Amino acid sequence: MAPHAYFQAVAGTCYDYYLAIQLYTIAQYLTPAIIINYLSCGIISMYNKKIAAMFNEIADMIEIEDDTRIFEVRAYRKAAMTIDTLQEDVEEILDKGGTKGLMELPGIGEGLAKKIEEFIKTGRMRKYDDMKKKFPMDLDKLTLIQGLGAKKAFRLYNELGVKTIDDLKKAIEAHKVRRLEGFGEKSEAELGKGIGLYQAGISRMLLGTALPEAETIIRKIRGSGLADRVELAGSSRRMKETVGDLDILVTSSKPESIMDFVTGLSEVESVTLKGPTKTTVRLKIGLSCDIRVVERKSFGAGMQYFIGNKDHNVKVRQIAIRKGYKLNEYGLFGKNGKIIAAEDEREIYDKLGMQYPEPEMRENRGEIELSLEHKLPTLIQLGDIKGDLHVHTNNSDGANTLEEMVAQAEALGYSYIGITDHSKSEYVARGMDEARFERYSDQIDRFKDKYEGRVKVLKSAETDILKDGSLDFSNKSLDSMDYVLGSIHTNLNMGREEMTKRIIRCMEGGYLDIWAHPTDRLINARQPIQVDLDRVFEAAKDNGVVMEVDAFPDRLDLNDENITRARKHDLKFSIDTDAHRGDHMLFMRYGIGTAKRGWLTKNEVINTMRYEELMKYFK
DNA sequence: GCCGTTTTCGGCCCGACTGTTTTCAGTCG
Repeated sequence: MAPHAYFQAVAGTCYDYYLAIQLYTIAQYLTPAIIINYLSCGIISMYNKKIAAMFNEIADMIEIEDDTRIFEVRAYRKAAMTIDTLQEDVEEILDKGGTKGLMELPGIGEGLAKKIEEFIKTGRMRKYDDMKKKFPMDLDKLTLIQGLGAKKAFRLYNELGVKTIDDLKKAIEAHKVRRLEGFGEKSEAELGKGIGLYQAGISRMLLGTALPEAETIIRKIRGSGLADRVELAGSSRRMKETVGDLDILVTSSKPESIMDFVTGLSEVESVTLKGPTKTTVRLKIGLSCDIRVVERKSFGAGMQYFIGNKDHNVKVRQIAIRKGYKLNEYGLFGKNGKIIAAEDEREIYDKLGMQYPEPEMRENRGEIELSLEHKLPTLIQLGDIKGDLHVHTNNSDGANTLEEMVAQAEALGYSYIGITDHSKSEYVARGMDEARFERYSDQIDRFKDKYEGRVKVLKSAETDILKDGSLDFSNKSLDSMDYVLGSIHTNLNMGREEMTKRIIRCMEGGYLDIWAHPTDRLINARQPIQVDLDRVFEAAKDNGVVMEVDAFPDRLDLNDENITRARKHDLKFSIDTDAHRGDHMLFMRYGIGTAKRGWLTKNEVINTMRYEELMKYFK
């Protein structure tokens, strides 16, 4: 797809109407070369992806060759997963710490570290090259097709000469696949469908799109009267920023009826598989949805199992084994098969000697170790939030009036709201110059009285951090604000060093209170800016600048990992929605979910303070 | 091939569904 077309497609599917207009506008003005540069800034070295793919292929090849080496296969797959999801560059790790540094990564031992080193230094990996001679087909791509694993892919190659997805397509069209032993008409049709899905593109859906859909389905199942309990599980329960599929757990004494009900829902496009305890459907919005039914007495074990994530569960099961127990989705069992705990999730953790970890923490990022020591932090909750400090009105690019936004804040039970319309550099968003800001400021002052004793209205602006690190308002205007919220909207593709200096200079200027959507990434659409976050976080600490967790579904910025990183610098946070419409203020839950994934506690978040405390804090 | 409250050797999470089979291998999460 041409870059222009790409940008317009992104704008066309963009969650936020106003952002879409901005993206579309940008796409009209820039040359393809600039856009490519823009989209590719901040991409992690290709080594990570390449090595992960090679390890996965080696795993496939061993699996085909020898069934008994299953643990070796798992070791390669685990290592591939580690490298694929790594936030750092393997090349950089190797540069800094050698193979010893690589071996600190989970699932990477001496053998695999040496293979990584060999590939980075020579561009080859002997083990991979040698094995590949026997299996010269696109295993990495073929196995991405739903229902096709390594062994079947090999048989297709061995018996039909299928090397690529294109070859497979032709074999299916010629009805050659159905004639193979162990395959049949149905398998052939399924593979055809699988290719279609693969080619439609596999990208993960925004939590903000997936979660409301899950909630609709859950509401319908609850309304059917067939279910006892219906709960969301999986990555959306863990509030992961994007989800690959939905998982819904149901307890019922009529599992078959539940499955019939679900497969007949209007949201369902097709049924992938259907059994009495597990059914998978493809939803019209382009997402797969798993429904699992367990008996009521297994509800807790079912939740523990289906919330995941996988790594977390593997570790918890290992703890169960060490204690002489067995844990599965039906319960925690003793040696004789006696139930130790099953109906209540907390009890399962308790019997394992663990403190209950909230779903958002279950990523095997150290929560298991802390849980065993009963030292888990008490995470922030949605109810702790007392106001939203990043909100737009129709004075810039928002859709609703000041009064409508304040009314929404009151409806949410907030005690304050911060109005942050754009500054003049954001001409696309109808940003304000000093004169307009003053007029608006007066308007807010007059309006304040009306809501006195109900919601406090704070005066601010989303002030552009300009190229040189200065803010887009005169000091006089900045002085008159209750606090200053600042963010970057232009010159996003600056080099890392220049960008780092730009932001630090702004922080040292003494006016910035909250750094909004710090990395400027847009999920599935735009890479984060190139910046040395640790240096910036240090400057933020020195100058008392608060980090925002922007709750807008395609931002979620800072994200969970960067929150964890910022916490190490002992920073404060503000969780805001960046609302451009009244109902956008409901996005707060995504910000809270992200904050919990970064292990934030109430004390670290400024908009949990009462109004008076907050004002004192800004002073 | 990795890893260590059971360990430098001997373990490594566990179960459901499908299609093509007459008891199970392959795939998936």
